[in-house]
Amino acid sequence: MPYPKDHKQRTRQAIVESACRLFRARGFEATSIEDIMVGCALTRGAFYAHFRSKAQLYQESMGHSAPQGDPWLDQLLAGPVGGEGPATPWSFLATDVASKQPEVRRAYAQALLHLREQLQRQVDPARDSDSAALASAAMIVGALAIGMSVDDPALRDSLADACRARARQLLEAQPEDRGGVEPSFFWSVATA
Amino acid sequence: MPYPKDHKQRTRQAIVESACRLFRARGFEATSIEDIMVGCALTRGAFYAHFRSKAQLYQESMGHSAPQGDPWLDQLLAGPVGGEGPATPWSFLATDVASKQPEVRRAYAQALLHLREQLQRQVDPARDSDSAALASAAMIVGALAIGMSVDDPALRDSLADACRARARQLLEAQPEDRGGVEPSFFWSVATA
DNA sequence: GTCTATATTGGGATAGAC
DNA sequence: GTCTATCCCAATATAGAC
Repeated sequence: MPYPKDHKQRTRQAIVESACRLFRARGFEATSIEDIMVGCALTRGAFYAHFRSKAQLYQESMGHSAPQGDPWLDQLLAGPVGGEGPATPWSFLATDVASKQPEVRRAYAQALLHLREQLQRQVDPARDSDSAALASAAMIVGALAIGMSVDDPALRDSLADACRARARQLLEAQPEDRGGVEPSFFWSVATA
Repeated sequence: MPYPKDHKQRTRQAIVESACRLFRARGFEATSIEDIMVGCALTRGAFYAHFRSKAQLYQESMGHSAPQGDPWLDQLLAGPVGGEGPATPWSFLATDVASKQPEVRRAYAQALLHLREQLQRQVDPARDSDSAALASAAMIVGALAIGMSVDDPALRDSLADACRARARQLLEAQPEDRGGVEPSFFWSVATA
């Protein structure tokens, strides 16, 4: 028995990580199984020992990159948009919300509902938290999508900075106490 | 000569309109030439009498749907997001910013730069107009993208309403004169 | 200019050796 | 479990009749 016990689990994990990288960078359609397997030094044939289909891998990759713990907001738009920051389900390309394959479309749609809920929890419930959550979700997804198409690094940084600031405004600033509000701890960490 | 003089121009136009409809609804990859031609009651074969490739048609469709005249902002997010409103280049799916085909990617990226410039012109230049323009561009693109994945019509309307209001806020409200500001004429028309 | 029929490519998925 | 080789289908693009 030439393989250690956990070998299959490790290669499976390697496939998922390679897939996350490529799905974020290119989206579902533009990423081939060949690409994914080359990305972890294997061949096409080996893929189906681990997954039934590319769509199944996509769902799993979304789940895998779900942020853990409370300060998940730190990760959103941290680092330059479209850059090498940690993967979150929403940084998977907006490309895939309209995929032909229902499994893919549903996986993305579900992640969006989840994002909305989490954002909603950050807003003062006394106010119009739903509106703020929806608008900031749209801004976050849009920023990640646009960021991919921008070649100029300076412009990408401007975009990230602008959206970070404005999303923060939407989520926490009240119409009344606007101005000198301390940035919430959600945004204060690791925004370099 | 069984065809009138302008026959070719008219069918070409019909192809572009069918393509606009489908590119908006499904994106570039998920739309086949077959689909496009069926949409204007023709067959695959006829396509290449008008266009060299699907990518070329995409570029042309983007240009075709560029809003004309000054009150272009009326059209943005007018009607329910993801609905049947008039086509603008940015309502083409964010899908396509990461297309494998460089022509497609560039066409979308260029439209985005254009959107940014137009938004920038709407903001008071004395303030941080660049930040507001970038953030609202991201929100608009994100809203259009998310809207596609939402099945619930009520939620789609909420999304559209929220983003309309917040984008308007970003574009015109000053930190000082916030509150009772009259909606600008850009947004006052045809927002039903 | 538009049709039907076909060549060709890319990529998802399978078969069988090792 | 992973490999190579192959099947298969969808979709772009072309050829030639009308």
